[in-house]
Amino acid sequence: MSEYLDTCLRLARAQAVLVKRFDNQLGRLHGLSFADFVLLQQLGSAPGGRMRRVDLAAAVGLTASGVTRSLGPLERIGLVEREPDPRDARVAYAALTEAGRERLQHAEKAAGQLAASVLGGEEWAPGEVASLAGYLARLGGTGLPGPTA
Amino acid sequence: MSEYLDTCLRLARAQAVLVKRFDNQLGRLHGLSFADFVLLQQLGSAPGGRMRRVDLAAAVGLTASGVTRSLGPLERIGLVEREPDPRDARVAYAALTEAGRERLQHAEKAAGQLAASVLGGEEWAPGEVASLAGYLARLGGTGLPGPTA
DNA sequence: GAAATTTACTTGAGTACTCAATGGTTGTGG
DNA sequence: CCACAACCATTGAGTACTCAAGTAAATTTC
Repeated sequence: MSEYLDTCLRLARAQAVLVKRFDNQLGRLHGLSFADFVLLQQLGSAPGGRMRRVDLAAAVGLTASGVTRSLGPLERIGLVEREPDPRDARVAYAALTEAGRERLQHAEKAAGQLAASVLGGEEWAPGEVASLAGYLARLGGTGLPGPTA
Repeated sequence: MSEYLDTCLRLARAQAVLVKRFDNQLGRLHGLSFADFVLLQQLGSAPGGRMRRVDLAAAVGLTASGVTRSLGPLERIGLVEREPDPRDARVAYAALTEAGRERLQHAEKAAGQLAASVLGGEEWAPGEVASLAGYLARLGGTGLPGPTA
């Protein structure tokens, strides 16, 4: 039982360490937080670079309120824009702008490199990262947007 | 490269899912957040149930400011108390009170059960949880306080 | 066709931190 | 012995959310 709790604590702590590294790197190079990056990436993978805010919330694990709070700054700096639904006034879309697309591209490169530096070292035997990904999936960890693993 | 980033995203997401479950369970049963629990547990494992606040910060991965912010409410509800250092006025100790010890005991039981329900199911083959713990340690995930794994 | 219900989103208030600045204390070096 | 450096902790302000309440719109039910 103690092993399970230990593992949960490790997960929480490993995440904090990892997200801080992403925040630092993405913040310094691209003015984005990790959370910003996740949102932009989700939009970048959506058809036409756009999706309903309610769907975006579900996709990234935030509440609708959280999506409103998170998209506000991104809209202000022009990386995302809000589009109405032509038929349903309740619905709004979040759409990546051209500037957002470009920023995302650069951020993805930086994030990919950081991820590679974290998980691509010699201390990881072949298959271990895939195993880790599988375990995390089991715990509710969705990964890159797109066809599910 | 994409596999590495995918795994990082999974880690972030899995943690959010996990911590939310702990927050809900511990919050409902014991009026504690997961972060509260982590602090109390760290103190519970320290000699005499007490440690310097600067050391507590390091142990749980918070800044000194974060420890101040987090211990405030716990001090107010009497689970933790602040003690001065007899010789060094710069230093303050955080110490578990008797009420804190009791609350921690109950919370540990609940947390252990939740951890077991998350990681103790049939979908985890023998050794997989230990592997996961090892991978998380590699990523900076410290676990239960006490002798390092 | 209108009332009730559901859906989508925002907003006020709150939580859980970090950052930077600040102040007090102790230790070190000349 | 004093100036400077380092250590410890707090606080104001900020970030990144959630929760609950509220509003508007669409759908469902009778």
